[in-house]
Amino acid sequence: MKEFQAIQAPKGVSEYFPPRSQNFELVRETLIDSARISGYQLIELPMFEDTELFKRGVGESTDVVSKEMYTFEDRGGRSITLRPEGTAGVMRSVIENNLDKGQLPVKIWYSGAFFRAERPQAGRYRQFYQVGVEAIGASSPELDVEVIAIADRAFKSLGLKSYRLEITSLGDAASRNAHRKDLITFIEKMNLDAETAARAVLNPLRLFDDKREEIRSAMQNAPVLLDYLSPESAAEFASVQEILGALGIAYTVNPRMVRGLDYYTGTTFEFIHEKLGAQSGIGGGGRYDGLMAELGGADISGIGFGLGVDRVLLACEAEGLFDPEFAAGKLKVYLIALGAQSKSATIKLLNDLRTAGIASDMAYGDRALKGAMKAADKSGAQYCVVLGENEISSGKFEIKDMKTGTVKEVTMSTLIDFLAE
RNA sequence: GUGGUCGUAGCUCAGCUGGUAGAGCACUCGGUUGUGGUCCGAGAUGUCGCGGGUUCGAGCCCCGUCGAUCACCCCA
Repeated sequence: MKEFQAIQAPKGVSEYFPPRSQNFELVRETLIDSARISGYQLIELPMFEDTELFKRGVGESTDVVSKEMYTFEDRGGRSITLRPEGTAGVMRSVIENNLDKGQLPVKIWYSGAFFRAERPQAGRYRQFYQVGVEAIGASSPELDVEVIAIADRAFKSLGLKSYRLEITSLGDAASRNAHRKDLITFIEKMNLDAETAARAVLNPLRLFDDKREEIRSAMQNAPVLLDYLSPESAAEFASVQEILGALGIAYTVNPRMVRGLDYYTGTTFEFIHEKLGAQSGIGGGGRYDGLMAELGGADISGIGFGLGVDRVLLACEAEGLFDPEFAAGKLKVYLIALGAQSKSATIKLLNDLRTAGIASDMAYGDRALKGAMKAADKSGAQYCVVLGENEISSGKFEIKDMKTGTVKEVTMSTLIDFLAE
């Protein structure tokens, strides 16, 4: 007879708990800060949407929509999908709430969980976290670069080094159509296996990304989209590169870059980290000219990106960027009550410290002093105060610096000032 | 979704050709009166992922299943 069956987390979900959650939080906040200081504001959206939104917005031919969505029927018989990416939902909300009727561009950021039913792998989860930005309603190379710079600045301020930025341009519709025609003609002569041929029909650009050497070398001579750009598109792309150069943001042009979502046009980019194995993309994005109109909004352009928080965290770990003390916690002071009589005064002091904004904690239960000191040590607190009857009655404490071991005498009235310094 | 590898204490792992489990770290307590991080001593801890099967007997063999991992597909 079985007493219980332990319940496991669903397949492929990542969880962040202490101490690593501290690093996760740092990564996410750093990514968000970079957007905030560039004038972007929060948009908080539902995690599930009408399935139709993604079919129309992301594109039915994409892998994401055709085989990776968590779709279910709700109690009203509506088809609902857990969001697999962020941009479509943002566009929906912008249109629905008339955000595009005010001053443009609308600049917003978001952060949260996304869902794709793929086979899990390191850095690829079924529930994953992204920080994204969208700048909607203006089309200019400066804005393209601003968005790229937000990501680049965030990575740099985390201390990341082993990553590179790849950019390309998908041009306007006329450029893409001309190229597509020639590319298909080229591919039809390639004598592909059935599976690969089927993939080529869905999106011929995919073949540029194939990992097999024979396909790679065959594709060396395939026509690339950059050679088909209209004069306007080419000029825009040149301008993007010029501004990137002026800002000192290193990049390489990769004419064979492939993006997985149908809505991209014009400038597109990808950040790739070199120490992450197969799932090396830590962020990517691009311009989307037709998306707003496709979803029933005004015919205005936008640009945005999604950064993978899980992957950026892995990248930071691969580069050994985290200070162990940071992960340990951020307590300023740790209190130890000695004896039952001291407890209530200690609790009161702890509460006062917290109210004063000083991160503090105390030893719970009735641990021996030695055990309590150990707990103080492990908490990572900067200081420790032991409160016994003497301290409570005299109002004078010894505050100990846990790093140096030095002790200093303070009084009840000067303690908060001392710690708030 | 396809293929390879793996799944033993909280963590990292050991466990020889099948005979009912061990180490290090961590944890708890102690090393005489109220001060941690080092050192010494003692102690607790395991549905051997789960379910079947083969066997007198399985952590070790077989099947299934769940999960992880690596690669493919694809992507953050």
